[in-house]
Amino acid sequence: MKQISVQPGRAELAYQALLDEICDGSLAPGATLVQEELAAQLGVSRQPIQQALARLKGDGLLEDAPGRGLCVSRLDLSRMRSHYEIRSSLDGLAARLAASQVLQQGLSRATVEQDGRTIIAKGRRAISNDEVKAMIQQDIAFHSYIYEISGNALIETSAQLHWRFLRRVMGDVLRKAQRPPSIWDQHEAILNAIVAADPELAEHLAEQHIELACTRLTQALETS
Amino acid sequence: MKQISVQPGRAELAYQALLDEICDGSLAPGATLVQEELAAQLGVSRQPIQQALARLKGDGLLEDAPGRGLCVSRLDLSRMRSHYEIRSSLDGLAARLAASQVLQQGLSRATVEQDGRTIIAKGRRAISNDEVKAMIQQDIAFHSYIYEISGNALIETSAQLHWRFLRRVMGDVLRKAQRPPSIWDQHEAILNAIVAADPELAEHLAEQHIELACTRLTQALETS
DNA sequence: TATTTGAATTCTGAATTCAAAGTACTATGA
DNA sequence: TCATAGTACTTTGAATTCAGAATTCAAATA
Repeated sequence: MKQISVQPGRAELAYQALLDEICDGSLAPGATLVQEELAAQLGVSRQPIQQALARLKGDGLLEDAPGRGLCVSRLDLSRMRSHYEIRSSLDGLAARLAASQVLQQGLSRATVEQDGRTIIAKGRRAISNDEVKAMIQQDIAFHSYIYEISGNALIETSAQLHWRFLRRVMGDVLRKAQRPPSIWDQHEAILNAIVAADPELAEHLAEQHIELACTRLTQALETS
Repeated sequence: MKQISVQPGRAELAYQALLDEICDGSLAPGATLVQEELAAQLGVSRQPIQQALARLKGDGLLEDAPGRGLCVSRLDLSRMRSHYEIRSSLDGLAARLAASQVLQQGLSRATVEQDGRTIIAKGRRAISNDEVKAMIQQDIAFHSYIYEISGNALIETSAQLHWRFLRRVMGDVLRKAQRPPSIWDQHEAILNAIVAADPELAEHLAEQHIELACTRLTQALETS
């Protein structure tokens, strides 16, 4: 049985393209986006652009700039904190459920440990190699893995929304500020708690991890 | 200075119309939706319909039915549980933050108590009057109020996604099964904890409240 | 010189049209 | 009678066109 090769479609492509540009800073906050311009740049009509823009606006990454089209929303501290508060809950939930899955033999702790350690190794390597892009990528990979093994498919979906926003901030900070030294130690602790099938501990560590990330980023942004 | 009366636009209108029809069961699970039909029914072109459908699909309320258009996704128990797990975290977070707001004098406990009791009174009235629509409405109103006073605007946004799904189930169950006797007692307990500025207790009660609702609905659905 | 009013430009939302892809049905052959 | 291939239809995705709304710039008057 061969897998269907579903091609993304121009609207999805446009969405991804714009999302990337916003996240990596190519489109600075405050920059205005005009449908016709974007259509010309990406070589498509305005229709798929309109759909992509609507999704981005729904995500909170764009806001109306009446008469000028849309503009990339500025990242203010209070909103960032709100995103982190929610991620703290969501990641806590995911870690707790993941540990429960291990506890109930829903999945083998050996494979979890192996998969987890692989991602952690890659993450540590990215830091020592000073590759910003890879750092973010592996950070996402680790947390996505927790979401995946939690057994609750909706956590991934819900968290996506916040990751889209936070990727921007992370990119900004990682480029300038000092590297986060201990996040992979924290990741490892979370993984250990999951492998040890300790839901309460896993939840607590995951929540704490996100809160620490939040305060760290807040400080980095305030000093800049 | 008069407020601008921003008209929703046909796409938004179509979205709301379809959403309502799905939630109140007019569009049964499994029913197929064809763009052209809907356009004719609502008296608009296919363009705004397409956008509304895209959002609905993104919400998980619709899924692809290749060759037949889209169909209303069936509500399975495991997905419902996933929604409730997330809402449990989100509502717990909101209650904790709300209590913290009161604790830090961010908002007056008198007004909170007053507003809360008003909603609770309306909710109890809806139950004694046996008005299903009002029951759901007041339930949403109570939780939305907690989201609002939590100080985190994103909780409302995130929770919307799950409410959209759960409204369907709640409507189904409330129409048939016995009325939930104690949910407004639970709501009152949550409100009391918030007014008493006890974050931990508020969080715990809110989480417990959602979990109870989940098990209750699960039982109601399994027996039917 | 400042303020107000008008027009022109520009952008978006919506409608219509076009093309491509997938499905179902039918007919034919084994 | 069943399977397979071909054709026609249905449905969506994308492009183009049209109309409405808001802003900005300029000119005229106080």
